[in-house]
Amino acid sequence: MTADSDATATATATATAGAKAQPARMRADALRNREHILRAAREIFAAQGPDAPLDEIARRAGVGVATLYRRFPDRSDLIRGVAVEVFTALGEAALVARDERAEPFEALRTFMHAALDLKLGSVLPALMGRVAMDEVLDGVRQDAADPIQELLTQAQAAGTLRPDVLFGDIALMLMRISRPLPGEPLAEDGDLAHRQLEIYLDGLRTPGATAPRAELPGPAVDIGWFKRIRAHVIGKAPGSPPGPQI
Amino acid sequence: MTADSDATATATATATAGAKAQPARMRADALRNREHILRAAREIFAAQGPDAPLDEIARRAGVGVATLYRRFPDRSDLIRGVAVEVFTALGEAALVARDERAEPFEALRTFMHAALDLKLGSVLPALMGRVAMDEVLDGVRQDAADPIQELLTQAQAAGTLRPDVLFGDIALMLMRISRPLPGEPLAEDGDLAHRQLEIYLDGLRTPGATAPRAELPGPAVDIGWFKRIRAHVIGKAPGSPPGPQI
DNA sequence: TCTAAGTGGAGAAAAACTTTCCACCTACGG
DNA sequence: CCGTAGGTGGAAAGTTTTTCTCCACTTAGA
Repeated sequence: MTADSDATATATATATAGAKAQPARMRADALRNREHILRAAREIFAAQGPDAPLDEIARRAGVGVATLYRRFPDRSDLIRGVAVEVFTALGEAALVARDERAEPFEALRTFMHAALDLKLGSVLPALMGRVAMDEVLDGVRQDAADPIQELLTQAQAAGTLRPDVLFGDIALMLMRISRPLPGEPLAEDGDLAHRQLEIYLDGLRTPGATAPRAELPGPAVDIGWFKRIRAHVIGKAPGSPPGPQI
Repeated sequence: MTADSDATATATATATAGAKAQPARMRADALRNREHILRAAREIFAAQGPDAPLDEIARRAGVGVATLYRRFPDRSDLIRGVAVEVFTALGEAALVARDERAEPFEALRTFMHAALDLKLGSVLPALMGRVAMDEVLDGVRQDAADPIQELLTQAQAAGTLRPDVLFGDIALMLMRISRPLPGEPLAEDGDLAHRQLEIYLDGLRTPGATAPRAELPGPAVDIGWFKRIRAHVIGKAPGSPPGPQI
């Protein structure tokens, strides 16, 4: 949120993210609407994926479609806006958690619950394939990923987090778990996610002497994997996937 | 699969699930196509939700649209078909796991991995809101839920599964974790899900003496909750939700 | 070999979504 | 408190997606 509104409010003619430089200053109500749109877009994208009707986003934001189109001429402008907001908030949550909790594992727990509350994680995978990464977006992503990785490293150094847990085990699980269940929106959904996160967190703990555990199976998705996404995405148009489907 | 094809192959004029009683016997190739359609529908529904284009389902099944429409005149016929298949396979997986593993927690683990492989869980929540439960559907659901609950009960009796874990902690997590991540289909997705399931399973274990754990927070979603879904759904048309959205 | 059952794909009809336009508001500097 | 540049919602035209039917052709199975 913060970084995003800053970027707009102070926008001079810097030829950066928004592609269209806003004429110096926005009216207060317009700015407010912009926030509403971004929040709505985040929620709808999370639930329905990046092709969700813009119409619906406008409605949920409580504005007319025209307003949405004026602020974000393209769908990809909107997606980019959401992505920036999401990365920023994630990184901030990680920093806050670090400063707030002395024990590193507790910091990780705090962060993960916060990320869940923000319903942030689930938007990302849907969005990543749809926006070309550039310096700006890549920067905010880095700003998010680094403090999260730091959380992991510290907790592992303290011996409270399983040593074979990787960045992807945190990030991708957050994406899964913070995504609303499909179909009828479920009232219990949010709370249940927190409960299940608690169980997952217990699984992330360094095993005690009592219960011997097997090595974790499966692909090693570390922070480098996320960085590689960039290359993966850049060459690819918003169109349909190339290979055989699933 | 099994129960479903049985139901169709032997279909006399029993005025049951399919609503249209098939004329006694289907040609072998037609039956094969029907299976293909159901499998395709399951995958597409899982990935895209219950409003996915039927067109695409037909294409993935390798049949013409006409074939799909002949076999399942309505979208809801298709959904119901998938739901029956899914419930049946889930229940079977639970029974197999129970018979195959002596230690109850291992049986639970085996079951959960199997459910993941079948990519089953993720279809259900999407589908549940779209089909009116009747005796038939309710029956197969029961046939699935009961053996799963039994798995839990036994593992808890053996002391290896946390005593405060409920049906919903298993079922809803399976739904979350088996749902493909949105956006570009990810090659690692399946394996990663298994890896994360392993972590979750560790969290499900009865805690050792070393690491004291807090009570699980959040809503208690037990098997009764699932049974209540029926009432919840029945009064509701396939149309749009009534209340304020999310 | 015969035929009833089954099939695919073209394309009309319907639905969903995007995008523009314009008459009407309203924040905010003077 | 007033004028106005900046902002707004919603209707409707335009475009794309999706549904669903029809029919000439193929094939399982007796």
